Amino acid sequence: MARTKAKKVKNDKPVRDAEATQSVILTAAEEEFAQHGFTAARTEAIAAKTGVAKSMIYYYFKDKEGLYQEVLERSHADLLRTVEHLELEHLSPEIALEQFLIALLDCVSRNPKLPTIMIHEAIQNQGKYYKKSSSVSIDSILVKILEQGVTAGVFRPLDPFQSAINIMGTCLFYFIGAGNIQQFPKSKRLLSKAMLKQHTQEAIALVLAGVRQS
Amino acid sequence: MARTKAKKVKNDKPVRDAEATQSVILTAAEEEFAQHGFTAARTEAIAAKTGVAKSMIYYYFKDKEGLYQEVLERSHADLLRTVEHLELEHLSPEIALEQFLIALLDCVSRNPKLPTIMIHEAIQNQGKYYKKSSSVSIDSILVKILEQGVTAGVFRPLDPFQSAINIMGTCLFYFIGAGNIQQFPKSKRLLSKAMLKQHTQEAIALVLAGVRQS
DNA sequence: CACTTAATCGACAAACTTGTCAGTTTATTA
DNA sequence: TAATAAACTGACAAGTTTGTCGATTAAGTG
Repeated sequence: MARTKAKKVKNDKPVRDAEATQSVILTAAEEEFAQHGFTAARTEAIAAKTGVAKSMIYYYFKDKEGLYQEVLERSHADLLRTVEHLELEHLSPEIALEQFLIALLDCVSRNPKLPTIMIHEAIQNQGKYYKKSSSVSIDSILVKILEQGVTAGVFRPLDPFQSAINIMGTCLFYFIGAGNIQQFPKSKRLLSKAMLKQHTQEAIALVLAGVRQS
Repeated sequence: MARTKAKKVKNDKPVRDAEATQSVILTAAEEEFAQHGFTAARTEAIAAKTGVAKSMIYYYFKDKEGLYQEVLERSHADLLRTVEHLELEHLSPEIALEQFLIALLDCVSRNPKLPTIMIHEAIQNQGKYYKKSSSVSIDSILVKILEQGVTAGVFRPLDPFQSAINIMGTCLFYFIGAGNIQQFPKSKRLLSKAMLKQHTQEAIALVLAGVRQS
């Protein structure tokens, strides 16, 4: 345990490096916060994972809360950027939905801890750390796609708001359970490349079939 | 805040009543553990919600952990019993799936905190408090139904294991987000009778359409 | 009604967590 | 190479949280 910090090196030796230290702290914190949420996370545990002194957390991030916010922002940035840059207006609802799902699942597959972090934040803190931006806009996009599909008659007459939540659940629940369901026989490495790819396909197929007008 | 305990009364006055006290503690604990998970839950906060002294928790449940296990058991009991008593063998996969979903959604609609409790337990403790019984068997039943449907050709050629997780997500994610998504305009009382009924319908429709061979 | 048992309370000890600080080590640069 | 600034550490103060205990009050019973 207690991986040693992978500092930048000049020649061959590890040296002091502020950025590298911040980075290892953030990585460790992401893990800790994902597993425990803000309150139950322990700064000591985070420090232990990094190999640097606990006081470094306070040196670079002021507080546990400062660190937490940094983790939230960092882990959401990719997803937010990706989803917002999608150009879906000119696409048919069905293709738009598929593109949205591909983007969403790609993001979370690259950062599987994200859903857990989001869930903890949502449950524990009612998302108070999220500015209006964040996950709200993600859901809104999905709602819009569904509305258009229903109006166009290519989707079943579903409720866009409820269905958006359920679709997010279809895509994200996998990641939340992934850590824990080791009781399952088959659950060897739910987060392996192959399994993630399969999950992406399965989730997309389930959703597309689920909304389509038959 | 700090609801006073609703003890049994003989005539009209509240009296000392062990069962009633245990019951209010369990109810308060369920709420606290649902929102915070085991570690971040505060025994003091639980006591405050009940109106009885904090020491009552230790008197009746030994520990915070004892209380937690009691809460886990109590909140799972209903779901486990219900799902296990389903007689699905003689039904077609499609009807069996529908019955399963109805039962599942009915249970969690009656106890909306259950999914959150499960999730916390899963993420934080890797489900170590669950004996083999519990949620595993629930998933297994769903997997079995899916396998039969695929074999019979009435369901798409989906992966039963992955799909089972995704279907659970479709049904349960709603409850996890329910508390938090008050940022949403429409989210007035996601847990109202009407909304719960609608969620049940929407989720079932989405899943059935999603798995059906078209 | 006196007496025993069970329920309840509030104060407090012990353990744990966060956050601080004075001082030490490493890198840089004049 | 000496001086300065930045990275870093370990010990510790302050604040929380769990869990205990003796004292107190209510209910049941002969």
